[in-house]
Amino acid sequence: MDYKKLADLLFKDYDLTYENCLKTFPDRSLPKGAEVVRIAPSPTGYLHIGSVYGAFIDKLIAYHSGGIFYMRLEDTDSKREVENAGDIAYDMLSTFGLKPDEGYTGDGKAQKGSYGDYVQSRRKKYYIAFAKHLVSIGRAYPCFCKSLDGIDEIKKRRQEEIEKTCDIEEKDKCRNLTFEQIEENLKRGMSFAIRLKSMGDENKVFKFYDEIKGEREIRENTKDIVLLKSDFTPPYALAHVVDDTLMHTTIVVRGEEWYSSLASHLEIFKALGLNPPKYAHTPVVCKMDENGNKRKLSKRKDPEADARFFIEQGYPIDSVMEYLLNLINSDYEDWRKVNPDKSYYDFPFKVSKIGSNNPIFDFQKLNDFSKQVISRFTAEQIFSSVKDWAETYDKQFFDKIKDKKDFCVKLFSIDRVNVKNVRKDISRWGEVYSLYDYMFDNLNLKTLPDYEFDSGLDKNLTIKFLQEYKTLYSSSDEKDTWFDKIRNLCPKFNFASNMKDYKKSPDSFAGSIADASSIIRVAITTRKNSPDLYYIMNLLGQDEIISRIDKTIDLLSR
RNA sequence: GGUCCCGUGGUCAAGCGGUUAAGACAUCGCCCUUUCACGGCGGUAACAUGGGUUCGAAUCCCGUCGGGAUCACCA
Repeated sequence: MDYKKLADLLFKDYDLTYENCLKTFPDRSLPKGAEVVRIAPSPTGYLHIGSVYGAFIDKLIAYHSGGIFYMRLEDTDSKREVENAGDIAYDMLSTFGLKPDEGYTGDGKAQKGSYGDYVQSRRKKYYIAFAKHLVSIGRAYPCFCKSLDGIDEIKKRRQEEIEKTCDIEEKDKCRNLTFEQIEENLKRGMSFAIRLKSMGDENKVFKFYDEIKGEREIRENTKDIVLLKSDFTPPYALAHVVDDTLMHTTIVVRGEEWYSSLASHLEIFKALGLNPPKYAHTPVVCKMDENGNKRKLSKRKDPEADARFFIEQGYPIDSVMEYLLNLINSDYEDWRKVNPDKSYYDFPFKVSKIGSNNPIFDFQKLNDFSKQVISRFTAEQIFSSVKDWAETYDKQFFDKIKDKKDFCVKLFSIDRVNVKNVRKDISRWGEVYSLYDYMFDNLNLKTLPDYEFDSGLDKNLTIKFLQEYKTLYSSSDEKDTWFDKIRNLCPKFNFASNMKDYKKSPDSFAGSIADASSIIRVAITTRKNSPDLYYIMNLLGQDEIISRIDKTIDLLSR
């Protein structure tokens, strides 16, 4: 068959040639070793935390090699497209500190760089030119079959084929159509897709090097995959080959779910006589489900799959990034310990150090990273971060703190400023209120039905202790005086006034100075856990302290 | 079902033929201490399984089991 003639017949309205495409986008003149990487999200609603993970790897590669990190919007599936999703993705990337150097820049039309357009729906001519070239060299052909309609139909058919115990092969009927048959179909106005004419042998393998997985053997591709849908937009495979060729991507970082279609991508490159980029197939971030099984983070079931979740929860960006970086290169935390003040971009990251196990997202570990990140914040930084967060995610809390900067800074300085070891109690801004509510509410908590005073001690003893202590407390006392008053009160209630005595013979005491402190703490803060009590009481002021003690006595006396 | 990927403590993980099998989170205990916390010290806890190869296997090979991915005119 005269393939050249076939190509012209099929694409008579399209003049752009494959050769011209290549000429239009010459090599980037970059220093040796500089990598060109890309993040290519599809605009389907929100940015997956896995994309942040992948984009971070991209950014790290570009940063360490002095290369370029660009963003391309993969919007060829108009059915799934969600409005503004591209902008959302760009904004999210930016808030995570992963702003691309080149490409899509957010507000629809705007782009940066000379290898565009960076939106696939506007690159149709290139895909067609490549497909046409493939037809003209006999490596692609038109397919007139009707496509399956929707995911349900596909699943149904797959189930049928599985039951028949046979592999689903796209040995296409249209592969051997004659020129005349094709011409006839065209005359009848039939629409067609373009398929790759695969030349692979399913019994043959070839060697392949993956930057993460290392050296592998891959089975040759035998699938006549679709290169151009009947509306002449490309599915992922062709779009990937065309765009990453024309934009001169040097290393493709993508999730492991792509690994099984790799052979078909490589066959397209080969058919075109092109060198493929390097590939790094990353593990997929998973979670433990109810049955104790690992599974990919899913958009439907798992709120944490959405990158916005972490912002809503009030995790500092750095906390998320450091946690992710530790997943990427697990020796990160050791490095961080030795380099507490450096930027994580200084960490000697290596693609080859990425493990190939799918990690389970561990919130405890994230929280630990986050506590450490926040422990490096100043009191002012904590205040402004909490305020900014609350303004959009917790309006009520925002109203409580917005005009109380001095108060808050003092509060966040307790156990944080001028101390040897910084208190690490906050892991995200969203929990600040629940940790410190007693500082912002005028303690009507004790009148709430579900509030129960619990110092772990006898009620009457507690009441008597508080009655006595109330008469002694003065907010003008120095810390030593304040403490001595509590200590001096101890013998009267048979509390040990130091822990050593108490430990020697706990049975001979009703409690210890620790219990005495605990009574006061719970009365003031309603909980057994708070920063340095002296400063807390001081901040609250004489009247509030007396009032809270009164309320507690009242409550306990009922 | 076919193909591919992956199995080291509860979780993340070092390990690359000879290790007392690191470290971190979590957990437990002790110390410090006016509580909680922070910090320090220590403990519990792992090579999925069965066969090989080898003087020697977590490490190499094969089988089994378990988990995951993929098999669209979706990305």
